[in-house]
Amino acid sequence: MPELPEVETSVRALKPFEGKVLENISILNPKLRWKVDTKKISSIENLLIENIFRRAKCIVMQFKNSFHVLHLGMTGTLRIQDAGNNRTEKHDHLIFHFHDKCFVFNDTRKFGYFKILSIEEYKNFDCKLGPEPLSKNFNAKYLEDQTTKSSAAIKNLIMDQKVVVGVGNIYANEALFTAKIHPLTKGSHLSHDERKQLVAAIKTVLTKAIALGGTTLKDFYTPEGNKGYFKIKLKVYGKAGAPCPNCNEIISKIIVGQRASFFCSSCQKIS
DNA sequence: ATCTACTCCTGATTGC
DNA sequence: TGCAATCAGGAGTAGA
Repeated sequence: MPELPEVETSVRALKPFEGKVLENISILNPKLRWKVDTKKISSIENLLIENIFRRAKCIVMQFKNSFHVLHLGMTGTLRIQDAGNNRTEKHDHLIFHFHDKCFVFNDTRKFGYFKILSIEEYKNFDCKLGPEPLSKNFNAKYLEDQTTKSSAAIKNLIMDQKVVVGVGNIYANEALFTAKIHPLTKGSHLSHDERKQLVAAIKTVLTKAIALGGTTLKDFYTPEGNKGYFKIKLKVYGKAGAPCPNCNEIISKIIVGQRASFFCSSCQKIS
């Protein structure tokens, strides 16, 4: 399931398309999380991609007067093909055509979306999102401002894209384990040290996952068709009943904010 | 204002 | 064996 590292991996694979001309986009199925604007998309013709980058969990293509925003949802993947290759697969929804290549957006569960935004609309979209976790704007002081008065569980807070972007369920679990913080700890109950450790843990976990090409559970492959290798490094996610890698206590599973949460009841005490 | 619960979707897995 | 119920979860939204 694409979280920040998976999206980052996808963006890196798309970098060769920078400076190329997007000739047009085929719509195989407009019914994604939000119905794609077929009229707007069909009006596109030969636009030069100036920049491709990641913002939160979105792949953003920047053009002279617009931004294309693609969210992979939970099961979205991209597949790069030669232009002459007309092969399609089940759940292919959009095809971005270039002179000699194309890339295909495939999303089984249709939780992803694709939007074309004006510069103004993009600014508005961007400013509603929290800071990038790997930027220096995401630090202990910032996290303190965001959590010190909150009664919500810290796990819900770090998964809130207004607080910090890109941290989904897998990495939230891993980061809390690394920082030795119980997922149900209220934001206001965190100590100064815990906030510091949590910020550091989020950065470390995400950086390592990016280096390994993301996490492949069932769904994620890079656009070149490779698996992400972070899964073998997961310490608690999906490991209920297994021994804690630190202390051998059995890993517990609870539901926090409707999401499966894994932790070690010995290493991660509520404070 | 803040927080929680529900909702969309499909396929794999589990249960009877 | 086969069909049905359950689970997975990003993030918008409705409701508390």
